[in-house]
Amino acid sequence: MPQANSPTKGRKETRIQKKNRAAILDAALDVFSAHGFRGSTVDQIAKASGLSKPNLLYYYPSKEEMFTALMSNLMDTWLDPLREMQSDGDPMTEILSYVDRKLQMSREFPRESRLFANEIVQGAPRMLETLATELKDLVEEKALVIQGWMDAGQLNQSHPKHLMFSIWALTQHYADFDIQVRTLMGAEDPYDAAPHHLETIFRRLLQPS
Amino acid sequence: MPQANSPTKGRKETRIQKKNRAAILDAALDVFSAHGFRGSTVDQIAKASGLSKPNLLYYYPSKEEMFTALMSNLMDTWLDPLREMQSDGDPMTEILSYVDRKLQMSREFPRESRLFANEIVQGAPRMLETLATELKDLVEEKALVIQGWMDAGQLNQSHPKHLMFSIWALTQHYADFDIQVRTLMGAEDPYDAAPHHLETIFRRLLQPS
DNA sequence: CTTGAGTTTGACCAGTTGGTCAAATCCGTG
DNA sequence: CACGGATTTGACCAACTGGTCAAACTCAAG
Repeated sequence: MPQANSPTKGRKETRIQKKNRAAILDAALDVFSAHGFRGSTVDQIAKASGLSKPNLLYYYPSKEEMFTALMSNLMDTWLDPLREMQSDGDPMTEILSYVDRKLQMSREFPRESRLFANEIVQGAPRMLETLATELKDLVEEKALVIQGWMDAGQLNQSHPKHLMFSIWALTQHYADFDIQVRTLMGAEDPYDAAPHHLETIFRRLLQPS
Repeated sequence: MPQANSPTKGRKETRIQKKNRAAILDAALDVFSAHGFRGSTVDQIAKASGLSKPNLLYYYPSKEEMFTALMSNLMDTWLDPLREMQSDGDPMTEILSYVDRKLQMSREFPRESRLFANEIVQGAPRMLETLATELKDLVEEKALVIQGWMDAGQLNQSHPKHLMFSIWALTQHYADFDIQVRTLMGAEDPYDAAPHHLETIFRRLLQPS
């Protein structure tokens, strides 16, 4: 009984493998982001992807592996906006652009945002390693950049890491708490005013006085 | 077979009922906040409360009812800080005090914060009604108060609802994303700098220019 | 068209889970 | 201390869940 190679060690991916793996991960994103890892069943993902349960397990040998494959696939994309923040740009522009990109991601990829939120709220049992290495390295690097801007007087003094937390909190809130935001705003689209609101917050916070 | 009365319609609660119900809800808070509704088992709650599973179900007839009892018990406490915001106080003081109280709640009641976060991230399947009535009424009321302050020139113009979202996002982030925040901050206690950081953000945002 | 690797699935299994129930035990009150 | 309601639990059940497996089917290359 041949087994579909895992995407990492696989030599050549067939047309069918490519299509099915994509369908599975998209369905898994739907289901995991809506119910969390424990709250999701392989059957739900099977139904959502249009494949049978044993067929899912032919491509990914366990529910756990579906989840981790999904997570590591997404992690890079998720951190891209922060990576794009360049130390040689204009500080205020760099920060505000980062905020804007991050808000765009909440709007365009709310499932991804909720997937991470679910995982982290529950203590990140399957992601702690990544947080402590990949994310931490990136954060330390960018915190130094921001600190440099502040020391040079190009931005108001503030705590770089808390600044980053604030950017994440404010932007991701619109994706993670979408149902609450929309319930409270009624017909008005949250994203009409959010970009201007967030820009104002960070411009006022960081504008040197 | 007598059945313990539900707390709402129960005439007199015995000493034992009082103690056990409290133990159950505290254990349920531990478990539900850490794993979400679907990810928690009645057995886990039983173990955490020191009671047997059938005994739990003697006090609360289903897992669902444990959850909703817990939720409605907590909802009032959770909204208290916002209720305390008085229209006849000094606007800046009222807002900053609200931010401070909300941050304190994240510090003192992280389980409660994560319980709500879990529920809302997953679309609030068991709480949408409460959001749409109790919370919405309160938010509409306070949005008017804030709008009044802004129209009177006592605060900078801003979007009152987005302002409230920002307060929630920034304060609850420290409880809901605790594991991430602590992983990235290392030995430094997040709550050392958070109060000052948040005060600065909102003071700069709202200070009339 | 053959062929063999790649793909798909129905049937199945063992462990878990929410919930039930009758019997046993506890406990405040008359 | 006797009694009846309150409390507790071991044993049990049906549904669900993650995962297995052998057999059947598909498909591209020769």
